[in-house]
Amino acid sequence: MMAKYNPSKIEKKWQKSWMKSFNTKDAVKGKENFMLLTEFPYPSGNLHIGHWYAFAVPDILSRYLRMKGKNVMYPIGFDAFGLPAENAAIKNKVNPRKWTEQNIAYMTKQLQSMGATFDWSRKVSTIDQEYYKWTQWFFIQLFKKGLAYRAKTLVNWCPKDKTVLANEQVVDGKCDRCGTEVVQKELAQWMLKITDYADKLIDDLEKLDWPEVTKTAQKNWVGRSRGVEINFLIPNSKETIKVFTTRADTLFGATYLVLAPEHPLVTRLTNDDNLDKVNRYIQEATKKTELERTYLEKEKTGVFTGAYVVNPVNKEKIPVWVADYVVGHYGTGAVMAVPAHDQRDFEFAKKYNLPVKMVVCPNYPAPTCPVLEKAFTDDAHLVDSSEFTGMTSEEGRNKILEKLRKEKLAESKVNYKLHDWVISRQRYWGAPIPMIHCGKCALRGASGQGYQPVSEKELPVKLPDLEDFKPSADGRSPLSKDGAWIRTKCPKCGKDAERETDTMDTFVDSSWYFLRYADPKNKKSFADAKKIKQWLPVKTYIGGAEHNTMHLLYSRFFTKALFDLGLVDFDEPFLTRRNHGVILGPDSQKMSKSRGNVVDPDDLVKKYGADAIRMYLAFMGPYEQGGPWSPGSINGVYRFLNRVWNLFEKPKKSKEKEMGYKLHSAIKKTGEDIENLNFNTGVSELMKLLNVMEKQGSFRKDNVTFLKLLAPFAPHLAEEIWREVLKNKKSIHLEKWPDYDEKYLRDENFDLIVQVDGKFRDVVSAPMDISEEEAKKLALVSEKVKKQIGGGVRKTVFVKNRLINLITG
RNA sequence: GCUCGGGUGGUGGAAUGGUUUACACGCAGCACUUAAAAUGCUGUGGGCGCAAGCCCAUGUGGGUUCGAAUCCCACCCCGAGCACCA
Repeated sequence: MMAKYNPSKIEKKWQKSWMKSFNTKDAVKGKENFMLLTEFPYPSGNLHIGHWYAFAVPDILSRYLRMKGKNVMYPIGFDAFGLPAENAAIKNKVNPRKWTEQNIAYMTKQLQSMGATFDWSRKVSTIDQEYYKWTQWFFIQLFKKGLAYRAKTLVNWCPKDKTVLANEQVVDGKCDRCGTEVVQKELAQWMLKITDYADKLIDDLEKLDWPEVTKTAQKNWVGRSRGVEINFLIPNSKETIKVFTTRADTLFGATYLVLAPEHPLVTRLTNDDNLDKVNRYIQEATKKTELERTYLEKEKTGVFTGAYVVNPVNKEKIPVWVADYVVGHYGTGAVMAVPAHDQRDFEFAKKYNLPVKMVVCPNYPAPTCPVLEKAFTDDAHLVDSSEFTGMTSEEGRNKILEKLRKEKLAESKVNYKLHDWVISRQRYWGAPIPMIHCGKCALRGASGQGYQPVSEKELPVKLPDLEDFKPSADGRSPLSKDGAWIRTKCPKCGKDAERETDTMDTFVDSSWYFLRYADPKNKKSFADAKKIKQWLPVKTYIGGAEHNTMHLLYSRFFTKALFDLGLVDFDEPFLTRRNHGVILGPDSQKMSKSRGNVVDPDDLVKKYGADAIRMYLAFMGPYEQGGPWSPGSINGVYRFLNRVWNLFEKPKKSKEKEMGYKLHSAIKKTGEDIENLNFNTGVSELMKLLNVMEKQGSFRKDNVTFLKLLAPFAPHLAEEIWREVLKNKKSIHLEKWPDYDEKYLRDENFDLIVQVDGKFRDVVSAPMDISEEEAKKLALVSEKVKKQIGGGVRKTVFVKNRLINLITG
């Protein structure tokens, strides 16, 4: 036994001895299974302090749950395909597989230095053939069900990464990986039909214990909007222009109609006099990037087509304009413009001198409506609306729809902002999309535009080793360079055919990895049905808020699709979700090499040991908040651990009674704090307890209880003392979490707060459960209180075992 | 613009109707030391005061209450998400 706390000596030893201790059995009699999931890391090369926050802090919960008798699985894996690894590989001029595998090996070592209870026997890596085989298999199942399809659409293209991005990966018009401005490109791409699940993705949020921010983010992202689709009539034609509106009550106020520049009817409607002008406008508008059109452009522009359409409700003729403030890909790409009741239409009408007609009035039934300086967008009563005049907006919407529906001129309609998920990537480092294109079958009009899924027996479609795996600017995947790999036979007709050369978005890989943890080595299926039942859905999932509208949405979609395919028997993957914050540099800025504010966990391990880092990260503030790394504050935790060491090294026997109340309330509070992820107050509870034990001395029995409370936070130190000082044979991490005894939770005395006229004046010790009368007597003994009471006490307010308030006035 | 968080000492934070500032960091003083580090002890929101003590303070202004950091209303500021989505 060393006389001094020396973490670097003890930590390695126990990490070694724990090596296989946390490999989880699928079932343990009498124990409930509990999968505690954290987001598996990208093998970027080096662990940073944020990884410790993401993995070592939840490990406190993992260890605690085990002590509470649960069969806990705390799995780990690597999300190893994708751009970051590939770009790094290009930069370092090595093969991505070699690069990634080296990183995994190194990061595995680093992860082991946390002293976390990972089950390494279940390690999953998305680049393993036995893993991506099932990613491909899932794709084929989705394809068969009509949930994966190929289509030519306008997609987001990153010129720097030279690949397509999903909408979720475009932030403020820029690529979320490299920050390059994204351009629109028309390409044929594989998509997943996430829009089929739009309603469920919103409605099922209700049954989840998730942070409100995440739920709202997902609701906004899906963007459900209920309204009406109305047909405006084109004179002398059977065709109509459909518009979508949520405000059918303002239909009488429509004074013009606007088409998006992309709208298919634009050129046909435009009359010859205006054709040049309109064509020029369209050219200008479509040249702009999405960013310019939506974000920077505030001033609205547009041109008149010369055409008119008829408002179906009052047969009024209104002009048709083209303007790029209407977006082509939402609703019908056409809107009825009601300047009086929509701010955008109002601005446009003012600029081009179009009429503003007020049909919803806040003054109803007064005869005059206010003169508008901006659009009036609230609900009120309808005016100037024929038989609908006088109705509330709500009523008006219903009645107008009812009338037009009878004439087949309108129907109710729900629109979503959500788009289908584009999963094709024109990059090398991903799972190949397991499809084969056959020219012969295509000619015969076979399914999927001539694409056939690879026979399931032939999975995985292996990613070939390529000398030159760099992306090309023309939008063709690097895989297209490997002629031998591409050439294959059509699984349907047996003739020569070609493989799909795009790879899958890595978010497909990570949409199902948690399922694989249940049965990571299965060769016959993605996981055995029984094992899935034993472990899933995931009980608690802890990760970063940046995945709110990406990974978390995709995984929910995937799970719902698998549920409908009968592959799993639950339709939500994660029952409880908690977000963690971000650790910033000491300068409160995001950590980055260029800023030079990166905190290296390996250095910290050398200096303070893993226990101090874990505990400081837990202590620094609310877990969902994160915050700047404070290089000085970790000293406080390190000192605390030294004092724990000394508690056993140089015990100070208690001369007083044993620590009933203080100890038992700490057992209760610490446990509750861990369960609620309030790690910071959990740590402070232990600090308070140690302060008391040092001050008054303590019995060995109480010290041992304290050590068990500390074990999840500082596992190495607790183990060292438990085994080497207290000479126990088995690990402290197999011990039961101490029970608290209700009878100790009530102290004999409590601090009675005495207020006079609501102001705190004194605090006196009083026996538990005393009556109001007794409390008043006690209160009046205090000199401080007496001084404040001039003319006597008129009435008292008494809160049992807490306070008495004497009111004089 | 809309939606969701948040604003408490020199700092990180605690307290979600009842002692504001727990627990820590930092700082100051003292002890130990030739000295320093480490450690231990004491003090530490602001103002006035020799002191006892009194007054003030949880972004700002109002309200509810015996009592408000906490609940309600308005406003200011910071962060996050969505955004010409009709």
